[in-house]
Amino acid sequence: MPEVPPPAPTGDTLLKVLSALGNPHRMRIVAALVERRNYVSALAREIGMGRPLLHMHLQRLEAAGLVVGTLELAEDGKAMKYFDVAPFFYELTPQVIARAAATITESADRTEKEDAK
Amino acid sequence: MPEVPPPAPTGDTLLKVLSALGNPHRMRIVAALVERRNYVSALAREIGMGRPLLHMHLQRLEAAGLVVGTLELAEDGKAMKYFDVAPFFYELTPQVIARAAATITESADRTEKEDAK
DNA sequence: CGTACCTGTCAGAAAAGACTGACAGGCGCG
DNA sequence: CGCGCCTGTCAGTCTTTTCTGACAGGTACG
Repeated sequence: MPEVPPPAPTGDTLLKVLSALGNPHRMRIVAALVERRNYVSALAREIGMGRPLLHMHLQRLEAAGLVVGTLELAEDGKAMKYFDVAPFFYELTPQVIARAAATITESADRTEKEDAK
Repeated sequence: MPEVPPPAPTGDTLLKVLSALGNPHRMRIVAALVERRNYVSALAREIGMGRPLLHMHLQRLEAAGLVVGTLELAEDGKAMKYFDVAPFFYELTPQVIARAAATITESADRTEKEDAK
């Protein structure tokens, strides 16, 4: 199969990824999931964190496309949400940043103020 | 000369880099400096940002080793601080994150509260 | 000597993010 | 049917960032 060209992520995407990974807890979460996939409650116990909090972090990671959550039914009928790490790959160089910065269409920038005049 | 082995940044370092880059303004700052080196005041005007604020962002970027500031004396004797982007390169994969997470010795974790008891 | 440009820092307000406890529901087992 | 374990969410707090205005210092020019 042919080579994959160097990825050029959008500013939006890259921003999400970087801010998601730029956090000790989230880094540990990813690390824990690399070892083995797990469901929310168990993972919370493993890394000593409240469920609501972990839920928020996982949500952030998933929004960045770094992990994937799947709701699976166990044999006994219990619904558990398993999380796996997504096979991501990003290169961080000044040029990549420059290109990404040019494509920041973000709404995070201006939270809808008025710039009339 | 020999090949450079895949870099394995410490959790501490990677954390700084990611949180530094995970910000729209800082991304644009890097992008602007890729185009051409510049000094603080001019850069502030260029991207429309207050000097104190820009100063803070540059400080953060420099702390992460992404840009380098040099205080230079202009011909007319004025002191101006020029900033250049540092030639950085980071690979972001689940494995890299996992390895980095293991080396988080951070003080960012607990901001030195009291856990005496 | 007042003006213009450069540098930096500090206190305090505003916004964003992280965190907690309580509550909702669902299913199976003794 | 109460208990245990699973899922999720919401309101409220607390901490961290982000941002602004004002200040202080320096050199050069008219």
